[in-house]
Amino acid sequence: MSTVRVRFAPSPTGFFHIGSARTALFNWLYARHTGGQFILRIEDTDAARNTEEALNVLLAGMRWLGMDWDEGPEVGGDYGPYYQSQRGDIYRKYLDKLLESGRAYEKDGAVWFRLLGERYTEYDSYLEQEVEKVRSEAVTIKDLIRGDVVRAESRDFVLCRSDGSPTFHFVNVVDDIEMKITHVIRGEDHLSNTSKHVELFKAFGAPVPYFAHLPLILKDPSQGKGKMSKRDKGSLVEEYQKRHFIPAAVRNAIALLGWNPKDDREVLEIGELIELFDVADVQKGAARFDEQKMSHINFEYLKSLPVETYAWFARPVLTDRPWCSEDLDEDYLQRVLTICQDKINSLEDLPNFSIYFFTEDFPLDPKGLKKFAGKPATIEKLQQALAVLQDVPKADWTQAGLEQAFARLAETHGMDKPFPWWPVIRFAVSGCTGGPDFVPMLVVLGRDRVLLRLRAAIESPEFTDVESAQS
RNA sequence: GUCCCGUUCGUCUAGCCAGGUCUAGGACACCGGGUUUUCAUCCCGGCAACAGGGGUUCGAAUCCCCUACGGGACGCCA
Repeated sequence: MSTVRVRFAPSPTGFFHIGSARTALFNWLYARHTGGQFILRIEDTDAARNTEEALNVLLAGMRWLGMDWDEGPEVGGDYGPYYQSQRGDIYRKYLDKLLESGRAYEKDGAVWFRLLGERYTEYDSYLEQEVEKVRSEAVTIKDLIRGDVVRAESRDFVLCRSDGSPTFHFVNVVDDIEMKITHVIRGEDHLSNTSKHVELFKAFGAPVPYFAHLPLILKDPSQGKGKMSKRDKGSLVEEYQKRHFIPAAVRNAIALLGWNPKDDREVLEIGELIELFDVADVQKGAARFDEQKMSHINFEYLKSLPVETYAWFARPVLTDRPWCSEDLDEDYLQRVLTICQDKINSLEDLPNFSIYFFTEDFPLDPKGLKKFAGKPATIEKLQQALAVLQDVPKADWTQAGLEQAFARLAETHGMDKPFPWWPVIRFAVSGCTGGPDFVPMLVVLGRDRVLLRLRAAIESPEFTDVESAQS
């Protein structure tokens, strides 16, 4: 049995769509699963919209998702060139073959493929004109997902335009023959086209590859009908990149679009994906892309990351902000993240959640202001807290040391627990009403910052002034 | 219009090919309760589906047919 050779053949449009990424991923997974080759071929025949920038979007997206290619741009291979724009000579050679064998003919300056069978003329209500049709023999498309699909073509079609450029159907087949592609894995929107392709393979006397037509990804009903397009919200890989999603999580979520491991698992590492994936197990029915599911899977990844790795992803998210220094101390960063990691479900939320660890200029939550500001009890509690905390030496500024200090505070006021002081202290030192666990937060923040902020709060008109609190 | 593909909870899906173990399982979302100093975490519980009809069969989500609905293709776009 010959090795599997699959290809992803995108047209660089400047966008890397979730649907394209899924097609690429399924090809890639199938190649890795079978030990075959994954080929990247660039369909850049439409010169007008194919720029280098557009190609970069594609290659960068592929790399971000961790898909490498065995042959293609920048890596070469034995069946190149891998840009269709550079394969003109090959197409001409193949076109001549068909012209010689009589399976192609010229008409109106273009070259057409000749179907075999009885010809007749008929009014076509879709094209709204009389057209020549052919009763050609149906061809069988061997589809790994749908089984055999039998379909007949009824009209000759163009192989080469009057301006000399070859058409998609033609170059696609020629390239698949030349590159010895064994399995064509692509979107279901190509299924009806495939009978044309099979006709061409046969006309060239080439072996017909297996096909696997992937179910379409439909847009969210709130965005209209039909398949998801690049204009739909959440449909571009780039968007998740910008929102600091973990690439492995995005890849995992994309893999679940029309495929699943048949058990109840959803979070699968790349090795498991490769081991379990088989194109024959792909769903037949179309799916609707669910951004919430994507976020959830991303969250699962975020939770399970070791803090060193988490910090690696988090650092640029923070240093991107004006209030965060570029040379953020790694040890401090990791200590902050250790107490924040399991409290937030997306890296997008990290800056707002943790700003007060990095600057004195942090905002005060209006909800907290409403709750605490201008109330005598607030200042009283802060003063009581300050009195106790400033007696805690630096060496005892630890979880245990602080717990002892708070126990003393509670005891002094005849309380069992120091909880009544905590929310107001939290607000004074962080500007927030919620956040990481309280005592660990004070430990990470450090003695100096906490005392400084407590004193500042006691002095601050925002806390003491009843007028400003009500405004 | 013609041809092709599809149809299980609101959403993603398991089960279907090899009919009984399915009073249809899981996940997301949602709702309720609990834990917690706060909380976006966590725990427990709940909601909710075999598109409709006919047939085959002792028995059908599973096999067959029809209808409906959804989608795709029908370009000198890819």
